[in-house]
Amino acid sequence: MTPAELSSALRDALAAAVAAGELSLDPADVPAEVRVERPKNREHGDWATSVALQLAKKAGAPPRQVAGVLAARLAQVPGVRAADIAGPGFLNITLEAASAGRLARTVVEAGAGYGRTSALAGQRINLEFVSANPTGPIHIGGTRWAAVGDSLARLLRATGADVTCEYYFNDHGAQIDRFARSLLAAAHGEPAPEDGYGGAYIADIAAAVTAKVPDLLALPRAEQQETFRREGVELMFAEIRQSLAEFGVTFDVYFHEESLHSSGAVERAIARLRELGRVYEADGATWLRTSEFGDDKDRVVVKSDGQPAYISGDLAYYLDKRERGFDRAVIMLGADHHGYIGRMMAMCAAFGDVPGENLEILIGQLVNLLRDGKPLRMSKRAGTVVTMEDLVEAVGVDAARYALARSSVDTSIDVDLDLLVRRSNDNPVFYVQYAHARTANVGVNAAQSGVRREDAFDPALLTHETEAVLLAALAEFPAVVTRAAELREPHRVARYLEELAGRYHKWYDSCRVTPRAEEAVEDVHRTRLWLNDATRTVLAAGLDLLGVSAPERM
RNA sequence: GCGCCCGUAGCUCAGCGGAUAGAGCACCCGACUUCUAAUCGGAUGGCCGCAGGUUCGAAUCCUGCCGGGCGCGCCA
Repeated sequence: MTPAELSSALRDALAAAVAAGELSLDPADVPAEVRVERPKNREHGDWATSVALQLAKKAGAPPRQVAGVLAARLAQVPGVRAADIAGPGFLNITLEAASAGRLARTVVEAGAGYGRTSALAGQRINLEFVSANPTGPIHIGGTRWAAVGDSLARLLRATGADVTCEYYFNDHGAQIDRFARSLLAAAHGEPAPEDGYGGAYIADIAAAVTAKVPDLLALPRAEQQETFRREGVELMFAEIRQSLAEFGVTFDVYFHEESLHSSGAVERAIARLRELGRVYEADGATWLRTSEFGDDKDRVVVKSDGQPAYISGDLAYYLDKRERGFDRAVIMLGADHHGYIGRMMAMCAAFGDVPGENLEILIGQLVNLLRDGKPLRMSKRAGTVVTMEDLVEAVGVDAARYALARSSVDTSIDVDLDLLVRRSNDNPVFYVQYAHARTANVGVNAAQSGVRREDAFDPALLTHETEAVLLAALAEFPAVVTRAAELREPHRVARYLEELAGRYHKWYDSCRVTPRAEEAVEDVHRTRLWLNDATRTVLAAGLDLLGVSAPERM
C-alpha cells in the first residue's frame, strides 16, 4: 500500500463517516487530500496523519474522538494492520508487512520510471542558469548554479515538465571591451588595465589568439583589439562549454546577448513597451516605469548617449523567451544580483505578465571558500579565482556536484578545499554511492548463490524492523521528487538519498540476501533480493537526478 | 538609511504549523571467521539569536530588535 493509496483510503473513510452521520461535518469541509506522513518516531507506526486535529473544530468534537471514528473505519481497510489514536489526536497507522512489502516489487518493475510523476505535466519551462560572462573561467559560484540548475532541470523533467536549459551569453557591452583590452595588454607584456582582468588565463588566451592569427601584432592596435575581442570571446566560450561538459552539464540553448542587439529585438521590445505606455523620455534618456510595478525607482533602458542600458537586453531576452512559447522563465541568479529582482519582476508586469508565475527568479547564496579553515578571498582581477576546473580536479565531478547541490541555495555554504582534497568520507556522496555499490554487489553475490528474484516474492516475509523502515523510505521517493521540483529545491533529493542509504546500510547489517554457506536458499532470500534491487533502483534514480554517478563497485 | 538571504549540537548543515528537534563529521566505547567495516550499534553534545504575537499546537507563520553575508548606478 502506497502513501497515495493510504491517503485515498483515509479520505474515503472520512467521507463515509460524514455520510453515516458519525461526524457532523459539512461535506465541503472534507479535504480533497488527506496528508499522511512518516512519523519521526518509529513507535508511532508506518504513517501518521493529523487530519483529526485539523478537523476537530469544524466537526465540533474533540480531536481524539474524530480520530477514533476514522480509526474504526480505517482498521477495516485491507492492508492496514492497526490504526491507533495517539497524543492530542494523531492517527498512527501500521500496515500489514505484506501490504508494505509489495512496494519492493512495484519499484523493481517500474525501474527508472519509479519516482517520475506528472505533477508538472503540460508546463513549458525555460530554465536559465550559470550564464557566466565570457571574460573568464566559471568560478565557484557559477559552479554551484551548474550543479543545482542541472539537477533542477532533471527534477522538472522527472515531474513531467517540458524543460529547455539555457545559458545567456553576455557577449555585448563594456565588459567585453575590458576583456579585449586585457588580452591586448597581456600580448604586449603590459600590465592589465586598471579596469581589466588579470590572472594566468588572460595570458593563455592572449597567446592562443596570437598563435591562431599569425601577424596579429603587426596590425594597427585598434584592429588588434577587435581581433582579441572576437577570438578571445570565442575561445573563452569554447572553454566554458568544455568545462560544463566535463561537469556533466549541457545546455539546450546558448543564447548570445549580441544577437538581441544585432537582430533588432531590443528595439522591438522597447517599442512594445512604448505601445503599452510603459516608457517615457527624460534627461535625454528613455525610462521604463518599473516603479509602477513595485520597483524602487524607474530604470533607464536607453542611455542619454543612445546606447541601450544593460536591462534592455533583459527586456528583449524575456520577451523572446515568451514568444518562443515558454509559460515560465525561470532564472537562477547569485545573491550579488538579488537587487535585480525588483526591476525584473516589474519588467515582467510591464509586459502584462504575472511576476512569480511567468517569471521566476531563484536567488542562490554565495559559496565561501575555505582553506585551512580560513576564508579565501577571491578576485578575478588578481587571478585568485577557484574555477570549476580547479574544483573538479581537486575532488572529482561527483563529489563537487554533490557537495554543491546538497544544501539549500538559500544558505551560503562553506567549501573547505583541503577537506575535499583529502577525499575523506566527510563527503556524504561517498556514503550514498557506497550504498549503491553495495546493492550491486549484493546482486552479484545473490546470483552466484542461486538466489533469483523470479523464483519467489512473498512480501509477508519482510517482517524485520529495518525492512519496514526501508520500505517506508522507498515509498516516499515520488513525493520527495515532486516536492523538490515544485519548490525548486534539488537538495531535498540529496538529503533523502542520505536517509535512504542509511536505512539500507542498517538493513544490510541485519538481513542477509544470500544465505550463509551451510544454509539453503529460501523464499525470504529471494524476497529480500527484490527489496535490495528496489533500493538500488531508487538510489540510482536519485543520484541521476543530481547528475552524480551510481557506481557498481567502489 | 532601504531591500534580500541566513542565525538550529564543537564544525558543516537538514527539518511541507505537529508528537521526545535530527544527520554527517569531530570526540568516547563497542562490532571485521564480513552477502565490501567507505559499514553498523551505543554514549556525549541544544535558551532552535532575543522579545512579543497568531494557533489546540511555533525551529517553522507575523512584528520588532541583535548579529553575519550580499546588494541598492544613465556599470555590465
